[in-house]
Amino acid sequence: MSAVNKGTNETVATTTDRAGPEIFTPHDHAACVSNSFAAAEARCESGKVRLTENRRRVLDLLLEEHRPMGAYAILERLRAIGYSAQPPVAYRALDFLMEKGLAHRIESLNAYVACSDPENCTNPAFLVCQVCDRVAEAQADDRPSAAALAAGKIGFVIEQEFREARGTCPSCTNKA
Amino acid sequence: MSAVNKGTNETVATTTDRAGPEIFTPHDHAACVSNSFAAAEARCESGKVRLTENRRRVLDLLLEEHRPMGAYAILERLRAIGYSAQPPVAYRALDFLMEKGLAHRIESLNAYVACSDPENCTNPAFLVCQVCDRVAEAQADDRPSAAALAAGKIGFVIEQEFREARGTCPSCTNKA
DNA sequence: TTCCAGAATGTTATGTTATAACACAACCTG
DNA sequence: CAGGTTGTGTTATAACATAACATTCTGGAA
Repeated sequence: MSAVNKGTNETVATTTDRAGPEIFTPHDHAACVSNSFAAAEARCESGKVRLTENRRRVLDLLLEEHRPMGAYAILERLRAIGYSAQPPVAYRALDFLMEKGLAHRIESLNAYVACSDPENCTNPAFLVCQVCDRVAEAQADDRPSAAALAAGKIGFVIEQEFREARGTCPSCTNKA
Repeated sequence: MSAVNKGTNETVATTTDRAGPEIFTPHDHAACVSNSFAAAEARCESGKVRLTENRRRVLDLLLEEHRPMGAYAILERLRAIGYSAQPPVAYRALDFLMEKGLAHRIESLNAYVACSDPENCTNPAFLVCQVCDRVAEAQADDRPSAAALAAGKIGFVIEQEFREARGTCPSCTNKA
């Protein structure tokens, strides 16, 4: 599915262009959902962990829209559909989903989104529309980031990178 | 502008490389402080705004070390030096300093650092050492970021970018 | 089948970060 | 010195997150 062209060291468009940017326009959202659950099932196969009701429900909520949700918004929704839910319930599910690469935390919003492409997601950058509130996920390209370059120069060892951009999505720009 | 290195035989930074990476190694910290206050004064010249006691004190606290401080840590310190201080006091000062480009918010930590190079700071990436807790600021290079590229392709207009990397600084790596 | 260990949940309490709202004071400018 | 803008003081509360511990569930070994 993701495709590095093996003959050269060029990246083929499919990798970087997939699900991410499409989020701001009509797209096959059912596919997002089923992809995500398929990935979830697959990642629990390993045996020791389970895709429980709670986790399933939280993933489901996150997948409803490509919008970040706060943990407390999730809790509200869980209660609305008839579950008693205290904060740890949401945070545990979110931790699980993030660990399995099925959800991401948007640091600049203290909120969480479903990963829009679990198969190909490694180190995404997020485009956060401040009008409609949706978040697209751009998969990293091959070049080192500015941070990585700077880090390399001084011997700083990077473990994790956060990349988030705030702005206006094409759909909202057109409406304005 | 750039510090002259007195006595030690460390490499002296060029203007463009300035404060950022040096933060993890001994550097002319007094220069950091005076630069910052100079910039602060300059940016208040415009007249409508003032570098008040509160703002000065908070900037001063942030400048003590190149470590992020939480708003409540700042408040504690303010109280310790004899001021009564409620949360809004810290947040107002921080908002002011950030607006003037004298401080930054580290999103992934919900904490704040003094800008280490107000003169040359435009769109920095932060290197956060998770051992010693210090933060270096790398000024953006000329190339568009992965986010900017993805944004360009789909017509997403970026207003602000957040770039943070978590890892281990050279100084802490050497100690390990 | 019983028992166990690890995985997951339930629940209470509390810690941490951030802002709303409004009264008041200080400062400039005409 | 009147009036607007800028900044402060203060109370209260909202929003986000985790500690701690008892309990239950699940799957495998005895």
